Amino acid sequence: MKATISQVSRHVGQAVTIGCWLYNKRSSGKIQFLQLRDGTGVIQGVLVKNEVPESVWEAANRLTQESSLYVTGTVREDARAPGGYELAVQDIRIIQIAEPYPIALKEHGVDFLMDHRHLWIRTPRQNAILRIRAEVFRAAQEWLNQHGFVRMDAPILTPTSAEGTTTLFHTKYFDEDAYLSQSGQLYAEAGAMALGRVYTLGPTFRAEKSKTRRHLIEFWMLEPEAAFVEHEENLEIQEQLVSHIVQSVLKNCARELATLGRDTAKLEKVVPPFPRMTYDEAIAFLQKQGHAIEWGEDFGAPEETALAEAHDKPVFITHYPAKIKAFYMQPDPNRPEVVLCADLIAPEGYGEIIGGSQRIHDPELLKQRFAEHGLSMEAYGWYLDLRRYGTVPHSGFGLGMERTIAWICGLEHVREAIPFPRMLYRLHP
RNA sequence: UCCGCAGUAGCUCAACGGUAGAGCGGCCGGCUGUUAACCGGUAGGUUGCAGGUUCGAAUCCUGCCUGCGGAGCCA
Repeated sequence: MKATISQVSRHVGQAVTIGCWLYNKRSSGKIQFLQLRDGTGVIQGVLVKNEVPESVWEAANRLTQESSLYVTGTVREDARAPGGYELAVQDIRIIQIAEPYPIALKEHGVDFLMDHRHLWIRTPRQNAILRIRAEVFRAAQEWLNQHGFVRMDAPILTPTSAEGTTTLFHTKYFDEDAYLSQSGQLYAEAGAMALGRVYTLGPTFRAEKSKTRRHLIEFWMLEPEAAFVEHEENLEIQEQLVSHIVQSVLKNCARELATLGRDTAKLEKVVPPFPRMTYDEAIAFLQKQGHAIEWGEDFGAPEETALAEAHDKPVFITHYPAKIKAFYMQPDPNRPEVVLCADLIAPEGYGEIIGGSQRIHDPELLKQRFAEHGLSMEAYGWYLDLRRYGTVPHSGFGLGMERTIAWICGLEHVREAIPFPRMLYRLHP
């Protein structure tokens, strides 16, 4: 009977066959312990020399780290085995004897591991992170689907920049210039006018020479956008979505979080409502702490961390000065020098995981912003059309998936939160 | 782009002006309950590259390359 290691507890006393790789082997003269992994988990296979045919014993002897095989054995509970269950091996069918494996069962440097990322992901820790990543994507879409959001993805090849601030990856589109998308937001706004509530989910590209633990060149962003949603409701959507993601991981990935040694008490606190601070309050708070920051300046990493450390949940910073935010953000009607926006800063120093805002829906004001920012009508005319034909108040936000995953997993660097990270000076593998 | 740190065996590191070493991994052998098992043996090096100082350079100096940590920018 075929089985996976994760389901082995259902087969106690039965003989099962598992397709697997040898993760590690410990042997004495007459007993061998095979640590076997199949992607779903690890189980220990046990062979006693005088209890198995000579050919099976010899086959086990030949196995090297990461050799592939089908193993057949009887499942039994044993407290001495890692995982609590072990396999009394009866038969081994070798698929391949692996060449000497580069990743040893000991510490390695980051550079070496990144060069071998295609093999590194086989280790339990990376396996746990990738499973949590999948759960984050699943849970986010689950919540959005349950709340009327329709997935509507944006193009990756685009003719222009969404915000005009960050450096874009340039490429050719036959005879035209094209750029890799740095945001799906403008397209999501078009979608919201068509479908009411939409979200885009896909890779985005920033050709920034950023070299910190929070940056990737290629990263995944989830960008919900909703018609008839104004600033306050936008924040409620965000805190519910983020809470649902965190609680889903706690519920469905307990084993993976344990593998990572994550302090789950900190994650359990992540439920609505999240604290809110205005930009004004944040500046006052930081100045009181001795940070050299003036009204009108954006926060740097030390300021973000200080704001995060003052709270044990993600915190919204709202109402930034218009001049340090994107052109499409709706001014506060009571205070036009600030905009109806919010950044969500994750706890524990993981930085900004969401940037969002209510969008300008008045065509005349948007035209004025185009002029102020030097945006051409050729490139952005279609975006203005959204305001010419039945404009409505609407809001949206972008959630950085890798930063969210890094925070939930407690990683030191976002590079482990994506299967094959693209970073400054690293394109391979 | 700027600031700081580092490149020595497949990997992790030591040697810091005087013969280049250890552990792990590999290979050979031993061990009946191992938990990154353990024990013995063995192979494995143009010390990132180029120049300079010196009787002598892995070690000191200069330049370059590569990586790491941080900043700015951002999610």
